[in-house]
Amino acid sequence: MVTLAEIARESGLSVPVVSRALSPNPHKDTRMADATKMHIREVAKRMGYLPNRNAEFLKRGQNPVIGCFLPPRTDSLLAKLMKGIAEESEKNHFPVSFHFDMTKASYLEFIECSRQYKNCGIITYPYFKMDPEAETLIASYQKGGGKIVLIEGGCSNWQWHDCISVSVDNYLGGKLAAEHLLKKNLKHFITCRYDNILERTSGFTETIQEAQQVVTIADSLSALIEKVKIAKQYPAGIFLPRDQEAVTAICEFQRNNINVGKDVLIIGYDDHYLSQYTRPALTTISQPFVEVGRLAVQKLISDIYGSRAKSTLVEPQLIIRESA
Amino acid sequence: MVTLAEIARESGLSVPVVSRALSPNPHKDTRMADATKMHIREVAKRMGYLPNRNAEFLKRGQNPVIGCFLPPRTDSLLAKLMKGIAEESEKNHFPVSFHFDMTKASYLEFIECSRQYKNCGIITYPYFKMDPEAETLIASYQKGGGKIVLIEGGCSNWQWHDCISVSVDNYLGGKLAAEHLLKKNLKHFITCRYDNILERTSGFTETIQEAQQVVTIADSLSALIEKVKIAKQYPAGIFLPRDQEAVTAICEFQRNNINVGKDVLIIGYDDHYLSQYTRPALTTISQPFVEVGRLAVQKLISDIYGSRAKSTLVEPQLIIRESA
DNA sequence: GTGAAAGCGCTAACAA
DNA sequence: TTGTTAGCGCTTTCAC
Repeated sequence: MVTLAEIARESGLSVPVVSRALSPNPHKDTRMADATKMHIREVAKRMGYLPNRNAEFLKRGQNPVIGCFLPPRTDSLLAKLMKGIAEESEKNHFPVSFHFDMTKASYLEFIECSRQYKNCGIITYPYFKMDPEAETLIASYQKGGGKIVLIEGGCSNWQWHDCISVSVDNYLGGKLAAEHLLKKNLKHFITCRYDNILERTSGFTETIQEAQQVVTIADSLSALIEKVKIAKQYPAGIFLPRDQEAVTAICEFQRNNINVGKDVLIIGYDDHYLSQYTRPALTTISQPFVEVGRLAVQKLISDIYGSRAKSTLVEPQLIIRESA
Repeated sequence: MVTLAEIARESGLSVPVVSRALSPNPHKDTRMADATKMHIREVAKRMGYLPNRNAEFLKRGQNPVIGCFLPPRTDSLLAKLMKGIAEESEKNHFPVSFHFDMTKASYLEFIECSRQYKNCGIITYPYFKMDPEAETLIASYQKGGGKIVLIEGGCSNWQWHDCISVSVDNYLGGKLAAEHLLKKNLKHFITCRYDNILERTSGFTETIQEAQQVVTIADSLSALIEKVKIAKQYPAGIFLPRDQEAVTAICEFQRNNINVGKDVLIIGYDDHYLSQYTRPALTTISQPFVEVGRLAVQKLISDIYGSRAKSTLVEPQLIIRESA
């Protein structure tokens, strides 16, 4: 392993100078000759220098570890998010530490643990926003120098502890579904509402209504299927704001000899792994969670090295397959 | 953060003694009074001591990071594996670094990178087993003190570089599917073969044959469906060694008015997230990848601290739902 | 059975 | 603009 000392020897300078020339920390405003800096960087590159985050953060009194608190699911969404986070951290030579849960107790434990270990930053959903215990702990973590980036599936115009956030625009997701169905000259629009993801439904219904069309909102999948069967207004456009219900719907309609892709057009949400394998294959809204993970890490690392990044709202994407 | 120095002060002993009392490294055969050891451990626990892997490995000239090389998928299987690895590492205060790819170039880069950084251990699929470049690099990584645990979906009776491995018994998976279907008094057994997962098919067909029944093997899903429709030997038992084809099959049969769960019984493999949402819900074989990940980390850490663990063959599990 | 001293690679504070 | 010194928390000699 190439160390600063070796580079110093090779370039005929001292270790601290080399350190300053290679550090990503912009706070180091100690001036130095540009020529020297260039020279050192060149030598470092030639020798294949890789920074030892360990030693860097040992000195700082911190841990070069990015802690992540994620929902305890094991599906494509989580896989994408972890992949984004892991790849980007890897690229920047930061190891990661993942926790999976959703309970308050484990959330508090996570923050407390990150604080004790002096992990340099954390990525988390903004769970327990109003909880006083959580609030106190978060504040204390930040006071100890810890940085935070939030990931969420909501809107972006709010603030929590002055945190940077990366969100997916779920309202837009619903809107994209509506716009796609509106092109199809349909007789009937219907969707379903589920708590926690109401924005997707709003994006859909409001867009349909803006186009002067009527949209029905069901309270459950079975109610929706019943309504469609009774109305018999084909072709009908159906937006199910989660793939799981969309897959169930495809199966149920086909069992009832209703032609999915012709009598009823179905759009799901999330682009889970198996959604492409139904017949007809499911048209769905994909949340770019790999990118969300990447962005979260990038922003966190910027913040750790002292240059604060802006919050971002990421756009979901319509994946057109056969069901609509 | 509680340090060894603080514990030393509190317990009236020196730092090195405390270090020896708390280190997980069994190589430290320096004797010490049992009473002292107990006392130190108690004090450490009371003060909430957490080891600083950073400092520990800085001294060792290594990195306290577990590198993982995983296939670049974003599905439930990978989510489960990452979850298992991440949780177990977290529990042992080891950060992780994930790489995702399947190409030889990136595999070599991963090993080389792990070697340069002196990452204390890696978890990987045994890609490029016969490749001379890969072989050399792996050997060199091991020579530098790096430990390896392999994860694979195969049998366990082979060795590579004397590595510890954690595998899922895919033959057993096929066998479980067969045993379940054999109880159903069926007229016809049929399955499909895909490269890379031939063991699942073997487990199935051999078990059916041992029961003196005839089993048909198709070369593709469409061929299988065609054969079932032509044979018309209902009820038929179908084993699709991947959920994706099983889901497609459920849809296709229902479109053709063949009753899944009655005329044809279908068993899939992998228990992807959406498999529970088809109608009828898919009966499938679940690979316990969370456990695989956990075991891999446990064995790796044992090895890092000098006590070598045995290879394990993990058993998959039949998840009975409605399709069979 | 225990402690003193040195050093892992790096950076911050200060001196030159 | 560059170099010197000290120290982060831990482990490893080696002395007692």
